[in-house]
Amino acid sequence: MSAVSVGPFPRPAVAVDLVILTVVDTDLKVLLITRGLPPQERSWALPGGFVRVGEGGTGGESLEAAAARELAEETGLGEGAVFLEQLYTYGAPDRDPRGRVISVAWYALVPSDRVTQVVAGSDAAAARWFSLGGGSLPPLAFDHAQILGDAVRRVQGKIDYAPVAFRLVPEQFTVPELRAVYEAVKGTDYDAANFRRRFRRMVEDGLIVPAPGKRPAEVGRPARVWRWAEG
Amino acid sequence: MSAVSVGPFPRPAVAVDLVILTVVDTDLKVLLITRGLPPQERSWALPGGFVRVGEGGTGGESLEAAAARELAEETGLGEGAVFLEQLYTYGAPDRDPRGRVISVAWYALVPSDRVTQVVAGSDAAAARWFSLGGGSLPPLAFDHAQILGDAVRRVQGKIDYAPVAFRLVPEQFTVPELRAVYEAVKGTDYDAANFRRRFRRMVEDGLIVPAPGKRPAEVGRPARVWRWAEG
DNA sequence: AGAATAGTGTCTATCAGACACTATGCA
DNA sequence: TGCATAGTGTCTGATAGACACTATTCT
Repeated sequence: MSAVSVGPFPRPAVAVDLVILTVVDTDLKVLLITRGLPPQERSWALPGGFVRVGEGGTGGESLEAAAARELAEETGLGEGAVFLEQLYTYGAPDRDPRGRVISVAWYALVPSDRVTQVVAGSDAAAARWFSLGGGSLPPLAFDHAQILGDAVRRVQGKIDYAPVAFRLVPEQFTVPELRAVYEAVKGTDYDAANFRRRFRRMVEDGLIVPAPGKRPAEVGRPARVWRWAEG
Repeated sequence: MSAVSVGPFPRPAVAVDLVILTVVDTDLKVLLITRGLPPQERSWALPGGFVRVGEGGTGGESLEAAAARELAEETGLGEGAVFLEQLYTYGAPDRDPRGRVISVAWYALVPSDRVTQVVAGSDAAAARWFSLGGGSLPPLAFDHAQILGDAVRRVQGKIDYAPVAFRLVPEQFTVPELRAVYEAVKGTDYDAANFRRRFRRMVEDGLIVPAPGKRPAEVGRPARVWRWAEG
């Protein structure tokens, strides 16, 4: 009775799609998979899947749990290891040729030192990191190009006022590494001296603390190592 | 066949809920309705309704169309008359006792001079504007208190960098009226002189143009009238 | 010593907060 | 003339951009 009381109207399918981002060297990258099934078989797409709902239309997993589950299946990265935040919900009636599919999109930020273990743990037929910018992205299935663009704009905006850059570097990082993340995300160069000043204020505010050791450089003077102070 | 190919899995119901905000005098207000049906009959709630999906699980209205439709039904305000933007999607498995209901929440900003026509056009049994702050809000149904809080925080953040304040004042407005909107939204006072300086820069950038006439004040010196330059 | 990168100091323009001040309309 | 509100000018401290400079490591 309880499930029936929301009415006998037709219901859409509800999916989650993931924009999984990282920065390697000076490049912002996104993890894409090749679809193994129709429709749009063999075209590149964002990883995702349907939200699990209990029999009778009650219970099941939360949206965040569905996103975290897909993320773990796709990357092998466990809960809490990466930043995961809801982006936007896409529901145009014709966005999926199979019928009415509403997609709750999420974006994830993967630290650069975990990128190597990601593709290995993937259970997709094929998963690959693609650089954004430079026009090297393949055509994407459904409305995934739109979703990807929205995710990138969200991170670009958020990096200026929220501590998201730290989710893209290893736990221990140097100032030039952090600056490279900003430059990759925003697509512009930052003056090294001015960036350091902003960074120094974060140190003074206790947001960042020194970590032991220095980073041996391939060439030039080694950099000091730092660590984000919060959990 | 096409609708079936997304699988025979149980599907959630999908709804839209609306946080309809306005500023009257110095108060930020939200439009709430009393639920005419169980569950939580007679408790106050955000206006909302289910997204219409075609028979066979294809087609139907977009999420934005569903939100705009509910807004029009609830307030009598036509398309494009008010600012409407997606907020967040709520999907905890137990958020609705009737079963699995995923809600795509939107928020709307109603200009203060349209507030009077709003309640008249409502088709709800009872609809009322409630002031936020001052603790005068009634308990809300489901997770609507959470949604309302998220909406207010979104507007508070967005007013600093996006032209949303102009969606809360009449087409023609004075600087003190605009300042009152900022103060109501942010919950803090603004120095009148410094606010004017920010405002003057927007005039210099062509974002705001003078409108004819002055606003006759009840008391004191009348204020000049301005108009937002865009669409 | 020289090359390469890490890190510092400083000048300047811009902007926000604080606040003293002037202008206008009305009783 | 006095009151209430609209609107201006200016001082100060914080911050971002530009850029010249010093420091450390390796070959």
